[in-house]
Amino acid sequence: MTTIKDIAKVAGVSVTTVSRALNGYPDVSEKTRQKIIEIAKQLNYSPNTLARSLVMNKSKTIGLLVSGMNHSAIKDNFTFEVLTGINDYIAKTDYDLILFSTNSTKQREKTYSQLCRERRVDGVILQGIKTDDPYLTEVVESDIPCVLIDIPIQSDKVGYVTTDNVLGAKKAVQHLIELGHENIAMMNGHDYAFVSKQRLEGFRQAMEEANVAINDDWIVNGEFSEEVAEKKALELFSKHREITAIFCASDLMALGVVKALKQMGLSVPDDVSVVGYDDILLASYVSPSLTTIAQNRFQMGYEAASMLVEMLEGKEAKVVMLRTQLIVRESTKKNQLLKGRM
Amino acid sequence: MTTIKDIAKVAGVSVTTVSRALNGYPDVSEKTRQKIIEIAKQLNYSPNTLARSLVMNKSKTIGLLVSGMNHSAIKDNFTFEVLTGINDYIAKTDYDLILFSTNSTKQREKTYSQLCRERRVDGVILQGIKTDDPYLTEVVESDIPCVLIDIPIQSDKVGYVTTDNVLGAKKAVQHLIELGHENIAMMNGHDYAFVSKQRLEGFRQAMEEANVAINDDWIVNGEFSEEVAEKKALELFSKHREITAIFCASDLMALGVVKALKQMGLSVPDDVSVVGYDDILLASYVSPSLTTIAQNRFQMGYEAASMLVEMLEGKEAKVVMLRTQLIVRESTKKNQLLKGRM
DNA sequence: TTCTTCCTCCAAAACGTTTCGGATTCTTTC
DNA sequence: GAAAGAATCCGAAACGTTTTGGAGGAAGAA
Repeated sequence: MTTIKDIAKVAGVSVTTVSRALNGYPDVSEKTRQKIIEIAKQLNYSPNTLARSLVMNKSKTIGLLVSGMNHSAIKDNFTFEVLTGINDYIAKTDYDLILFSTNSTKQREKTYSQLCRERRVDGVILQGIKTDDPYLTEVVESDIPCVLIDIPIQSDKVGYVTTDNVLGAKKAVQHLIELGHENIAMMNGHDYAFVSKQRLEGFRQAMEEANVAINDDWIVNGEFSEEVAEKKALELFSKHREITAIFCASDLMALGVVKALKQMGLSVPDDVSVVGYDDILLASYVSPSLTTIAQNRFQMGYEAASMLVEMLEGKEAKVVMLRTQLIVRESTKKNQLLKGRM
Repeated sequence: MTTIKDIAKVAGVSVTTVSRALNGYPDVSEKTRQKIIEIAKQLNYSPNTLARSLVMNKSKTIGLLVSGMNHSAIKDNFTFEVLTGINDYIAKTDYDLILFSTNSTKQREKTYSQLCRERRVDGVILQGIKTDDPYLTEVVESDIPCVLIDIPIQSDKVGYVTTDNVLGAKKAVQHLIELGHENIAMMNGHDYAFVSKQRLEGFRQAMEEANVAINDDWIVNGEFSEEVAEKKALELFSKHREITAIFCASDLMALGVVKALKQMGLSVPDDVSVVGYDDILLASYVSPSLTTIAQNRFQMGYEAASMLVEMLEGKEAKVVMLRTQLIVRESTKKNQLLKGRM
């Protein structure tokens, strides 16, 4: 493997000159620069990033700490879409991505900052970690530039990108209310996700502003899982047949809810309206297709990468909040009971 | 950032001893080892991988060169599932993954081996590149350990993992033949994919062994794209209404074909049977659900990672061929014309 | 002519590790 | 008590870069 020394030797100059020639410094004559470049090509030279990073104290790599890259994430490929967005931006820069594979066991062994410092990443993007994750506190404490996805924590060195979950949920619930529903339930995720809290808040706001009573028994947690949501929905609807609409904090859970309702012989949307969140691919393919809140996950990744790179170039950490969009499909409908009453 | 020197200073020993203590060499007394470990903890030391890699001449990173991580890959998330498998295995080792973001422009700028040598990766996994990609020739020429996914090239340092595409396609077509179909078309991918060639070969074998005539006009390329396949299917079926079954080299194209048939007022499976390949998530959700050949993409990634790590530990490059499985759903049916004839 | 300035170039230090070859001390053996 | 051997430790080189501070010479200014 040819080094800068080899080039220096055959060019008859010092390694300093080679380095400076190759890096475009002005204090080397054009003649020798051309000679050096020529020789470098001939010797098939490529610089050793490790050595460079070591001395420059920056590695031109950004770490990607995702949790939720597992077998079960295929239906809801949030992670992948975000990753695609990140990759898309990074491809235009001279950074490379390093993927920290954090299964749960490894996570316990090495701390967040250990991971980052060992590999000397210049910055990190975090996605999919829960609010009780020990990494989270480390992130703010450590001084490594970092951008979070869907986690509203900000400091000097950490920014985040998210969507307006409160407004998104509000739009979903308002849609139900406009359809004449009054007995509205909510299938939330779990308490360890910021988005859950925010979507619950949006739910409350929409209900209160429309003067619709909130029944706390009708708010249950589906753990963002299709199966759990299905089970919980079975319980919920067998106890409370009066519910005519349900807002789910994810499409995946909405799928589970629809399954449960079908099992009980209830029709979606004739008996119960269901609205999801995410607009996953399946949402438009299942039957009935899902009314849902769309968020552009690709863009989230793209913005996150963009922000991080900007931060590495000296700009300040900031907050990016993306728009969501209500997409009305087949799973929601005018309240049938209401029609009867009128 | 604390270094080995800092530890040496407070422990009152040399850096050599610190290094050897931390790395478990036997020529340091248990007493000083404990002392050093204790101090390292207190100083919150984490080793600098860059420095280590530089001197040891291996980086404990493996490169991931995927093409096809783009916006349009979301339906058919082959790449993501493979990636998940790779990540799953890698998480159990002390390697990290570095994702080479190769959009087409960057690809032209830097050669394959340049990418690898700059980052000093120990090995590479390649996925999703076409047969005419310049990287491919470089791979075999370079002496970097490498495993390919779905590309049957082997040498001293390069192995591959794939599925038995010939057999898979054969099973699909045999299924159609068993259903009584004789006028069978094929929607292939494109000429720059190995799997296309192999699946075509499987198609031919099945037809020949069953003594069913092959009509070369009925074999068209859909570029692995839903839209292109739709267009091509429209052309094909408007010219040749006698076709009663079609084998598609991917589920995505099968979706396009089904769309085209619906547009033409033809029923799947009553008028035309369609079988796909891949068993993507959508296959079981669309209506009619797709009969298809399932391949375990997660396992492909897992096996690839496993093979590469083994190679890095001295074992030989090898070939892994995984099984496929015919999954019969709603898009295939007994040939109706045949029924009439009987 | 001499002094200053600019253009090229270079030696050496630094980054944080690992490892080779030896040096010291301690224990054992005769 | 001395020689031998084992157990511990260490100095220095090496990995491939970048960068600092200056050296040498040529050109311009006085």
